[in-house]
Amino acid sequence: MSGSEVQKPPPLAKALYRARQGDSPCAACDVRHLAVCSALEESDLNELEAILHHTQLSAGDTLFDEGEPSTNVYNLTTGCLKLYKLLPDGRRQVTGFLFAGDFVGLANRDEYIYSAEAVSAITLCRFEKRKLDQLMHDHINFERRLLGMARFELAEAQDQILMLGRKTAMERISSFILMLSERAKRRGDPDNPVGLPMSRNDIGDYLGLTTETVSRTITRLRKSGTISLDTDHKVIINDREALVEIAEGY
Amino acid sequence: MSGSEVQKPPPLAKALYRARQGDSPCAACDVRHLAVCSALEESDLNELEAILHHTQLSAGDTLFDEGEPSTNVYNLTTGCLKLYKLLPDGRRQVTGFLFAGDFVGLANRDEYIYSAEAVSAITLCRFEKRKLDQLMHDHINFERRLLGMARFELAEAQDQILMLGRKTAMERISSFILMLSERAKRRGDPDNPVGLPMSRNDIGDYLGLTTETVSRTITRLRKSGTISLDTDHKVIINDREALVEIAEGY
DNA sequence: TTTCCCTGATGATCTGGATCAATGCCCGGA
DNA sequence: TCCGGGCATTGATCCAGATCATCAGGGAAA
Repeated sequence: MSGSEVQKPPPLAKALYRARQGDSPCAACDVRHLAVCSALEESDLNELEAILHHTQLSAGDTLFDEGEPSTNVYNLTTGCLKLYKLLPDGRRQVTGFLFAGDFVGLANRDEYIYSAEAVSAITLCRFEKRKLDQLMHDHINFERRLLGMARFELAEAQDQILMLGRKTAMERISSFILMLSERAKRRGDPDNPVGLPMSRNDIGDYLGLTTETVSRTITRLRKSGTISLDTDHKVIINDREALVEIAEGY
Repeated sequence: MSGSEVQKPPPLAKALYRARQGDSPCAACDVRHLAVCSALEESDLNELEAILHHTQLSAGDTLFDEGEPSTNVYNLTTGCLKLYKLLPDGRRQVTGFLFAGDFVGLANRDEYIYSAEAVSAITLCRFEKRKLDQLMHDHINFERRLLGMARFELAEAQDQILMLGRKTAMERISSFILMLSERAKRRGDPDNPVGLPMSRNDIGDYLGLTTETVSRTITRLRKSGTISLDTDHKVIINDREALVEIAEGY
């Protein structure tokens, strides 16, 4: 792991700039409205800041491995992180891709139940679980927010299960592109040329397919005109209606 | 739906019997220690009882359908219930089997995100979500219990995703039998001749396989001596070690 | 008792996606 | 500038599990 840990001042230039204006780092955070942190009043943010450490990792760095004691939870502030599980013979299942504002660690108990690796360069806020639990105890809204997030993730997991159990390769790829597009929109990023920061191999391990099948299927979508490939890992959705129809299984 | 709704007195003869002894129905409930209800002190159980309705359904009855407004949540007290999602062309994915003590409705928002159908005859406690939310608000422990359950289910969903994405038919069937065994044990039922109340078709739709593959794979496990089939939908695990090795993918 | 229906088991064949293999491209380091 | 390694694409072949088809058992109704 080559990621360095930066204390207090957040690595985001913009946040730093705003912080110098007089606001606290958390109050200036670009993704606070997306994250758990939105559960706290501005006046309570200093409590959060007191227990948080800013961290950054480069693409390919490991944040933690499945089976390690889960002493920390994280909030992703920039970049893309992947979560995955391995079978003894090396088969891999990527269980999720996380983006700015996403929370890491809801599902874990005493040990991490998956490994986490940076897809791109990322920045995160790290919390010691023990301290966050304490803070949560005093702020019931924080706990409620966490329950809301857990319920949301549970609903998303059901969709993922349907996809893996019953959808074809073409339906999976279409669903995947649409999901990335919708999530980008939700966090305020452009939803049409949609970023695909992860490799074909990562996509395959997320969708239960091989890289070859991912590649061939994307080619088919491209040749049919439904999507186009931009440079720099971006997909242009030319016909969203068609993509939705395919994804839903019509 | 042919299930009848019974007010107040629980349909369980045993619970009724105990209730007559002077305890409240909830205090006498066989599965309270497994259910959300364990979050409340005995002294607060009357608040729960005030908003709960006992319900029963026959095998094959529908509890609710995907897309309906989710006005109720439920706690299963006896029997087996399956949750499933459909694709437009009729492909079905069973996302979960629920047993005594399990809670129905954590993942739902305004609408049910899956349909629920009784696998065997079942009994449940029904709560109006609106009223339960109110009660929750006053009993922080209830909310904490729900968060704990959501986190647990999230972890289980990860396993299901790994299974659907990367395991072979043989590994899926083995994992499935072991899961049922472990859950039976957790709720205090015998874990070795393990009950398999659902049809081969339901199992297939849960594991992302066809009935034929389920049937053939179970036959292979039986012929290898790892398991035996008892009458009355029961499986005898002869070699748990072997089954675990297969399930884990060694 | 016979008939019907539903579920599960099993055989024969087919196919979507896996596997194996080769090539091209881009980027970074010498 | 050239070389090497990683990633994506594409082609050829294979196979696990799907699909199609048949049959056996067992319970319910007549």
